[in-house]
Amino acid sequence: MADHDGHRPDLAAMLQPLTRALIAAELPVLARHGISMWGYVVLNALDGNPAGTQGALAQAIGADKTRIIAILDELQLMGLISRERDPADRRARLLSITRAGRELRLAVRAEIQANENRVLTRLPAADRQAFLRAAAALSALPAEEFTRTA
Amino acid sequence: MADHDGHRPDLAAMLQPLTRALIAAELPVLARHGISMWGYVVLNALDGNPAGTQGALAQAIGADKTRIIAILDELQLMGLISRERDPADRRARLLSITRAGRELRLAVRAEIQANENRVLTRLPAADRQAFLRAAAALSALPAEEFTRTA
DNA sequence: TATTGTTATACTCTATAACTATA
DNA sequence: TATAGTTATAGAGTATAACAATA
Repeated sequence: MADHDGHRPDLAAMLQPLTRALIAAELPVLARHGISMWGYVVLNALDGNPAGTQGALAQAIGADKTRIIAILDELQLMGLISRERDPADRRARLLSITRAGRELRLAVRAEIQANENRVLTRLPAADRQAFLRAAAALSALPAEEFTRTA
Repeated sequence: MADHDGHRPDLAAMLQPLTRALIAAELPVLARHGISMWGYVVLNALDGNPAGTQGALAQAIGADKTRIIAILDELQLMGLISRERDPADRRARLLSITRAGRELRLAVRAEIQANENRVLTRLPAADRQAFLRAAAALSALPAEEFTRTA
């Protein structure tokens, strides 16, 4: 959407409030299921990628290794993940999602995406598909791609 | 981009790292021009909307009124905004962008959007246009639209 | 000596509450 | 008494540094 002078708002300036609003919409869903946002992020990262270490998980979700510890404590206590010492390296702890964790993840995702899809109906169908494609493509780019010229 | 089970990642989960990367790419540009990110946000809000009060500005950019004070102090000291007492209500202070402020804003915006456009070339041209259209349309929605069913 | 995970500490950002000057 | 702006305080979230166990 062009400015009066033919320019557009910065992409970041458009996406930041949008992302904030989407996250705000997730919070009631997550609260209803008794899980935190970071807990949900961890379940998403572990589903399909079991038996990684805590360090690998932290890196995968872009979090500090110290930040995920309390989250893992909680998920383990709720029976949503397993966290076993690696017999081959007794310093490490291998993480995987449990059946209950997977079920919770899928239930939460269904609700979140139902709401997202409702919002997306505000877009023409063609733009909706292109938007999702573009978001996936851009979010898959490595961080260096964004700071090439800076 | 569909999952192995036919599902997609949450929209918020895709947009958050993308937005973070775009903001990270802005920081060196802003630093080179000696301005903070919030300072740039304020200049963007004031350009074309002069003579508003601080409260109105805070609301417009979704910030607390206490949060913008230090930013306005800095912008005023740099000569990028003017901040005059309202003769009709001497409690209020009327804000407007100066010529220098407008020039700085445009210079920063040109650099930021040049980088954004470079990143966007990773998308097919049709998707690129649709993505910008969709981002503008969704970011223009009122916050209530996102939490209808929650 | 290096590494995994943990705990303790400090820092940044933001929100809340209390204050002033005008109305 | 209510409001615009300011200042001071407190809270949440995150990062940094120090530590224990194992390699």
